[in-house]
Amino acid sequence: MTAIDLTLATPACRGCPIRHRAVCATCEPSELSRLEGMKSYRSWSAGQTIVMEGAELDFAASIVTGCATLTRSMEDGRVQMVGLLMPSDFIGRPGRAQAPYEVVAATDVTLCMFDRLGFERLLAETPHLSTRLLEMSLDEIDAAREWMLLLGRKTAREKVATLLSIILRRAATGKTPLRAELPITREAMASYLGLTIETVSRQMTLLRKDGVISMAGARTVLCDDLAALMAEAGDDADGDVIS
Amino acid sequence: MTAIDLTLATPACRGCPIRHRAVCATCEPSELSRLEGMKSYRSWSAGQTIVMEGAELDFAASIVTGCATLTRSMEDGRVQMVGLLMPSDFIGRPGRAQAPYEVVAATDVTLCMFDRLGFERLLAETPHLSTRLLEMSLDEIDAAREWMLLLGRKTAREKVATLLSIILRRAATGKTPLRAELPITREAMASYLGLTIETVSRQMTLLRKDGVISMAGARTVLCDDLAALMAEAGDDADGDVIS
DNA sequence: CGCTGATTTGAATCCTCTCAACTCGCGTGG
DNA sequence: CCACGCGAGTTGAGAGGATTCAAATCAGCG
Repeated sequence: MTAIDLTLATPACRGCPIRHRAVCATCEPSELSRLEGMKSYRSWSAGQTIVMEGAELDFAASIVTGCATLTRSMEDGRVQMVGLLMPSDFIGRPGRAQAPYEVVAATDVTLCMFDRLGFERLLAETPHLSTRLLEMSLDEIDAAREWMLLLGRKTAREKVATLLSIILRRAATGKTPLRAELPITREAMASYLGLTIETVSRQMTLLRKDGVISMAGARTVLCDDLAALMAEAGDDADGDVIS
Repeated sequence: MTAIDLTLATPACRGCPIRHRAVCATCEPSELSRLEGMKSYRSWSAGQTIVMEGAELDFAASIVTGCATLTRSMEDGRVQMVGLLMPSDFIGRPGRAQAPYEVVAATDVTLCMFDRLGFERLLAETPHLSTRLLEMSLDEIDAAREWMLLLGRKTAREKVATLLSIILRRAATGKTPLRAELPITREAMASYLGLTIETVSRQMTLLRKDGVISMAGARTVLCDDLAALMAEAGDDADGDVIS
């Protein structure tokens, strides 16, 4: 939680951990070298605000490492998470200078950043880039709609089970029991799920007592039977969109 | 509610009511003439299913007239609306053949349809088209996130007030009192808001008794004071995204 | 060791849902 | 003409799930 901004030496795209998943995934060497000239790395530590709600947004960026949250809030302080950004996810809205959401680093985060106008120009001239961004945006829409089903219709228990199954599947290594470090606090989980912290905590306790999951400390989840967890989540085991 | 499919004579793009708002908005005459050769109109009457959840989706389309709903459902029958499509909105997901949602005509609907593969080919060759689709997709993401805030954090009263204000603003003619015919049933309203029919009905009664709105029959809403309605909706009066 | 923030647990309240009955508008047919 | 059925919408009573407020416990760290 120390409030230190780091401007790192910016490494080459070759060897970048998100090279084949981010917005630049389908770029050719010549296109990549143009990006190379524009980009700069910057890091935030967990808890820091990257962009304030309503503030001017003069860059576009990809998440290289770490995890950030997108939230919208109401005047009286109620907050809803509307995006959970993981490595390779894109931040920014070509054609708009204002950020409609707050972006906060959930863990330590490193972004690969581009000047907004420069990026927009490049986007207009590089079909590989705009096609990829369209593809990512369509995935984002699917994910948002899945999320809407969760927020609108699932019970607290199903919500918590859904989030845990998402995190466990993303961290899956093939070994059982599945094991994952929760990248977010209970508060962020509650914000994701449209619940209160207390309800999240209670449901995790119940899932544990019912033998669906187990925990090693407050931040590490274990699960022997992902199918059972997904049944608790109210999803059919295969009907999930990978995003 | 009569179950009649109509295949209409397909009019020219020139003079199309959604010519300047749909995915084709920025196409030039030459591009338009290619679209012209591919398109065909088709109509559904209110209540009919246009695409079943999980079914093959072999077309892309724009809504020309009417209103359609996108819904996702759970195995036990719970249903959440995840999209409310109005004229100029786009249906289809380039690059994917399966429909993850059910599409139903809320009112009588006419679509301007394209063969999916032909449309994808055209999309790849026509930057005007893909840029416009990207723009529309980004708007869609913003709308979905606004909707997530509603589903996750708003009270029943705020939810209903929000939906009514959206409908009234869309139908606005400048004259007061604002007046709009509700294009959807109470059931669809409930599905949109993540509530039950009964709760929607009760909240509308309360808003009426509190003088925020009035009604002419069950399907026509009137409102003298949009600012008051939007205050009930929990939004700041100007912080809304136009989509 | 003791502080601070994060998490868990408890008790009471409140909001929304469930189940049920009732009203309304409308077209059908005796 | 009116009874009838039907679907949409409204209203009521009671139950239940999530929240609120409060206190206790835990974990990490100087």
